[in-house]
Amino acid sequence: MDETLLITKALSDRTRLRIIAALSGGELCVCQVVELLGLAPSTVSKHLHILSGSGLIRSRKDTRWVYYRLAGRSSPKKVSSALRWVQGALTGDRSILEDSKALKKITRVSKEALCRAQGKR
Amino acid sequence: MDETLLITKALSDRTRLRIIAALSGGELCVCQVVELLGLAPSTVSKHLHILSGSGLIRSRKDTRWVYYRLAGRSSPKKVSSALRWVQGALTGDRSILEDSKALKKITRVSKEALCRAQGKR
DNA sequence: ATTATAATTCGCCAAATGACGAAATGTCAA
DNA sequence: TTGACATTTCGTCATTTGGCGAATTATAAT
Repeated sequence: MDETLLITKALSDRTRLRIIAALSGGELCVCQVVELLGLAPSTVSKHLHILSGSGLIRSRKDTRWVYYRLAGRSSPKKVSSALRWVQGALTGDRSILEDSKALKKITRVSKEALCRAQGKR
Repeated sequence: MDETLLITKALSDRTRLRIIAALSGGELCVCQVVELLGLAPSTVSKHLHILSGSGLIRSRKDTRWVYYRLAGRSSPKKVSSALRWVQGALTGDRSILEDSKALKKITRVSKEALCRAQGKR
């Protein structure tokens, strides 16, 4: 029950649903999520923490950046079925579509920014 | 998005998950749910209102009693898939099993109570 | 008609939640 | 080493949430 509740609570917030949908397109680093949502980094970090705690997403640290992705295989059945459901429920959603548009720009721009930063090596 | 959020918010509370699970065994009247949960009628009524608002449950009024049941066919896809997921996630749960035990006694007793009340006609 | 029962609505309170900025942590660049 | 950047943690605040009891509505029993 507690596990299930962690999942439903994690999904019971608009911002976190947007994050789930954004990660459906592949992993993102925190700064990209911050850019997409237009919220304070500390706020976004907390949301990601809640989602992580439910098992719905996982993180990976690459030097200075932390990347988050949806939980995949190797995640409990409860988690993967929840992800399947919520992804289905959000597909075609108006604001989610806008987010994915915005995300395209962000990943493009951020990549350039990363290249700029890394090109100096 | 708002519809989905109504559903996830409705599912993000322990008491409401218990109600969903209880209704999996068939419709119940409010007083039976009150008996099961051990909460004030006003509290239970509010929970049922929230669940109704999400579309996950429906109500039917029979004279003095109001019966609630899980939404079935004729409910939006988003709703039925959510119900399927949450029911799956809760099957086998420890506290839910205790609830269904308690519910057996309650439906038995309540039926007798109803018979008593109605037998006097 | 009056009383009793089932359920809901309303107003209140304590606890949880989501937002922020400031401060702390860890990593890279100069 | 010093400074900059990405992220997290902490403290604070306003809002939401879940609980209750009292009052209300609707229906049935006396």
